[in-house]
Amino acid sequence: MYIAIDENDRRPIYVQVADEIRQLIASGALQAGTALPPVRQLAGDLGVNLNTIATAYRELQDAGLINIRHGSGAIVASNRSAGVTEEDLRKSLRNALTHFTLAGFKRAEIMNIVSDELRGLLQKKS
Amino acid sequence: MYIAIDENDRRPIYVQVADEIRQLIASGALQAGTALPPVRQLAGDLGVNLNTIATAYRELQDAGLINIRHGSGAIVASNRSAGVTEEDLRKSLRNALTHFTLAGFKRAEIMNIVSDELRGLLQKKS
Amino acid sequence: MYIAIDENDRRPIYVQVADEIRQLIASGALQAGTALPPVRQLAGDLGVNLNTIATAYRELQDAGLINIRHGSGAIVASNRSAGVTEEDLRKSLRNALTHFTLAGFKRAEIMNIVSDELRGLLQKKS
Amino acid sequence: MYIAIDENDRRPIYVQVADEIRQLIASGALQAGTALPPVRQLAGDLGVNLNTIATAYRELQDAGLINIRHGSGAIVASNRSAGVTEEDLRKSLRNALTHFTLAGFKRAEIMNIVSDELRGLLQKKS
DNA sequence: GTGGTCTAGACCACG
DNA sequence: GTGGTCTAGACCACC
Repeated sequence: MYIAIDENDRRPIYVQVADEIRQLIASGALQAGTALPPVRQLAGDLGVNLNTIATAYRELQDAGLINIRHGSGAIVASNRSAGVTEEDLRKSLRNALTHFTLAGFKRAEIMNIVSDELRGLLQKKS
Repeated sequence: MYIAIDENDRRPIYVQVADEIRQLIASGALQAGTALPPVRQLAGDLGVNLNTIATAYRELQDAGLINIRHGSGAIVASNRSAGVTEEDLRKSLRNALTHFTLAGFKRAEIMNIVSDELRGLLQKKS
Repeated sequence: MYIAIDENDRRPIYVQVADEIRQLIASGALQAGTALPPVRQLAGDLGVNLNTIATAYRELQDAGLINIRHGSGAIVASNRSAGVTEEDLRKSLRNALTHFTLAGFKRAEIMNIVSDELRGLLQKKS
Repeated sequence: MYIAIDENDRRPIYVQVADEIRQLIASGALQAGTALPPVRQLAGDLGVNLNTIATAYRELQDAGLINIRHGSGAIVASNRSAGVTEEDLRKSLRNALTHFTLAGFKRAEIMNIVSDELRGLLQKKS
């Protein structure tokens, strides 16, 4: 499982890690039932502290995306929907799109990019 | 200029303010050359600390969206492209899209929502 | 003896197992003198580690609810009061009730639910 | 604000702290808008590490019970209902009640105790 | 072996 | 002033 930490990214490392794993799950690269790497191993691979990864895993567990069992590791949970509203989702989308329009991208270009990204996210999903 | 601060939004206030102004500029509601309200006035209107608005304005200036002149306030800059790469833009887009797919939205639904949001952002522009 | 393990339950498995058996005893479904299934059998039935069941049984024995005899299995003990104080009992009750009140349940609704649950626990007893 | 840590309690300290504050909010002892003590102050008062309290506060924020603002402390949020199901709530209630029945309490006694605890939780609530 | 919690202390970000 | 994050390392609990 390849995860990249961007030290120029303003988000905390544990958020970056959680988001990347979230994407791997969304894309189907990590199927339900798959075991995540042990906290200590992933921490070692990424060169960060054990607690940083533990925090990321806890966030994913709180979101219902993985199940962590003491002594037996973390496993990708079966599908379930969280309690986020569509407006919450739209808010972050709107923000991302705003930056594209400010950078001068045209409507059609943006739609193409969205389509492209969605293909990346959904292609492996059942 | 109407700006709303959402206290349940976990982003820092200065980011919320900067993002909202960014959207106003992107949508064309704030044209190049328009003066932004003085820091003190906006801070008073929103009931937040003066430094919070100052930080938001500084971020917008760093992004090249506004020009701050000592003694004469902040003015919306003419169009120019900032130093962000397309990959930076895609990263935040990808994150937003990930949450949609995890929430169970279908590809077509997401495309519709994106199109809808883009309409909101671009309708007043050009 | 039917015991269900909920993998989305964040309590350790051995606690889940012990709690379920506790409820079976409380409800009278398991009478004093009844033999519990052998550790190996129950572990096999539930698909969990042998130590997990052993720990659950040990906890029940420590609570005085069952007697474990080397070589002859575990037997439901006769009634006796354990060394827990009423304040200990009230603490977990208070916690459960707190969540109900925060979820907006009215006093009467909560009393009905408690009554309902007690009926379930006590109907087979005595 | 008085909070007691019980070192014989098997729950982690940060959970104990979060649960106690949850009860203070549920009971109305902490009204919406009230500021919680600063992380460092509460940590000092209780003799625990700063991070332990920060974790408790974060848990409460994730549950929507408080709003934490960087630089300006934590404030009890206005009422809102979380996304927990009634079955989740009943599970912890059932557990607490089971222990009462095992300790030999009669149905009527338990109902009285529940009523008593509810009075403590609800008396100050609007 | 696994993950969980806590500490002490550093350094950063927000208002 | 406030809270947030991260580290290094200890010790515990679970399987």
